Amino acid sequence: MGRIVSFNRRRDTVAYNKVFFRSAMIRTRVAPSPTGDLHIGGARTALFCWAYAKQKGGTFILRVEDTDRERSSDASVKAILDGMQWLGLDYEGPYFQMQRLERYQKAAEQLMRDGHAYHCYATREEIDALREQQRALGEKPRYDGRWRPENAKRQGLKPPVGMQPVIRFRTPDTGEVTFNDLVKGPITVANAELDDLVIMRADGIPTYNFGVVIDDIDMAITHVVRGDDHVNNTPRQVNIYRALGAALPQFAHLPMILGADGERLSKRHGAVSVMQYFEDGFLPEALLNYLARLGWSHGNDEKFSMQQMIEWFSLEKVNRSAASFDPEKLRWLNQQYLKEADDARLGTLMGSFLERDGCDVAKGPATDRVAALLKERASTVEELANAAVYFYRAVEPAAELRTQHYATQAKPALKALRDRLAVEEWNREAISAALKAVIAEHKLKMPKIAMPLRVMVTGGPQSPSIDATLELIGRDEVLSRMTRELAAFP
RNA sequence: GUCCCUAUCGUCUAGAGGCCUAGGACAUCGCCCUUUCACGGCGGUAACCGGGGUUCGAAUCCCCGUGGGGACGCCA
Repeated sequence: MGRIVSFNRRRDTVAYNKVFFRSAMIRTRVAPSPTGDLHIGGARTALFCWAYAKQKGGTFILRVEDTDRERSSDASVKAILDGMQWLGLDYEGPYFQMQRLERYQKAAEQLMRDGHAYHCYATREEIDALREQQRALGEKPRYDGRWRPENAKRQGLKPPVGMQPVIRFRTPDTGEVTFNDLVKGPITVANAELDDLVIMRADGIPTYNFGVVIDDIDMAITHVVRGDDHVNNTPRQVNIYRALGAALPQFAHLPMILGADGERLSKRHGAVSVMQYFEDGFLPEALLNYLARLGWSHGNDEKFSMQQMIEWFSLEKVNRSAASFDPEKLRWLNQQYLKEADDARLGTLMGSFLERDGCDVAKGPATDRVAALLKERASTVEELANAAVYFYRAVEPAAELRTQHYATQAKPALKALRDRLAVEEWNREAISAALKAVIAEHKLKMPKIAMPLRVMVTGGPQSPSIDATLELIGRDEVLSRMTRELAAFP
């Protein structure tokens, strides 16, 4: 897993450029801001970037964009790293923008020298008022360039004493920006639609659109793959690349992930944090597989490994429109992976859920055997654990279940069965044979005895095959539960 | 409001002008299997947003509408 390193610009840029020119190395990155957990959308972006880099033998980088000092937190950094680790997406880094402040300062100074940027002393209140006015007129709110050197001079604006200015990028007044998006095709925006954006705050911390460009240049990112909420930022960024005289990377904008209601995915749609899926008992390979199919496909393939995804992935096959997150389909996929998951692994996972639920797993049957028995009928590890409780703790049947299943005619048969089980060999075959012998003797159909027995020992009407269930619960427990419940018969 | 993007079953999608009587998956419904619940098997319902072009031929290309999403921050 990546360690935390600072990014030495001069040395590393040179190194990267060498590598770049030698082997046309593909370099992708994911750039989350540490203002919360790694969420579903971020994870999907990371997955696509990762798969693309892997396929090309390139490098996938994690860069933490922590320039929002108000909202960034170490806890979020950790949460993002945890999410990446759980998913198994390995990366170079992480790098942190806050460790590269000097570099942004230098780059901003260069833009100022070249006439591509200037100090702006407008107050927030002033700008807010301007925007409000423009909105009222039905115009697109934008900065009016009042502190552009020539405008300030013409209007006799003087820098207020003692005020630290922000630095704004001077967007070209005319012309347009066109870039060829690898998933959406050519996108053109007129510069007249753009305004002079702030690139450096008064305190010397860069804003997003600036930091991202400088870093992508320095880290020699060849493919900027990100959510399509950034499409509108791209022309601004392209202008900055040009002003810096830097080569453009390729851009690829992935469609958004929406909630079931077609609205942008948010907390009220349920789990949006990747780690929540861990907590809820999902397997990382299932989540990854599901995410892969959201906005991308390989023919009709639904279930595939990450190895296959790496082989198959292609930006051209990424869809152009937003997709809704469907928890039901994720559950189905998770079930598919659960069925073939290693029993020991599942047992361990299930065990931690059970322990949390107050069961002493060590005192019950081996968790891998229980998991093996139950895994076909669970969609998540949590469900698996819930279904396994009666192996580790006697569960009392609900009163309605007793009245429904405890028929008087079955009582003698169940007593006979109990006596038999007390002396039988203890394995599934012997238990099954005992069961069959008893129903034959008492002229009963299997369900007549299997159902009450199931309720007696498991506390519920559903379980795997009753012989296998009894075997794992163990003779002593089975006999004592039967004896206790026999007393509840009419 | 302005700009950008987008549009196939309820949902995820296949579809690169004739292979489309539009295929698969989830969900849903029915049947089978069965010792309950699942798993599994078989089958059904269900879609090319609308209107104009282009073409011998359009789900596929173009235009206009409409719907949806995004952006318009000293957030990222």
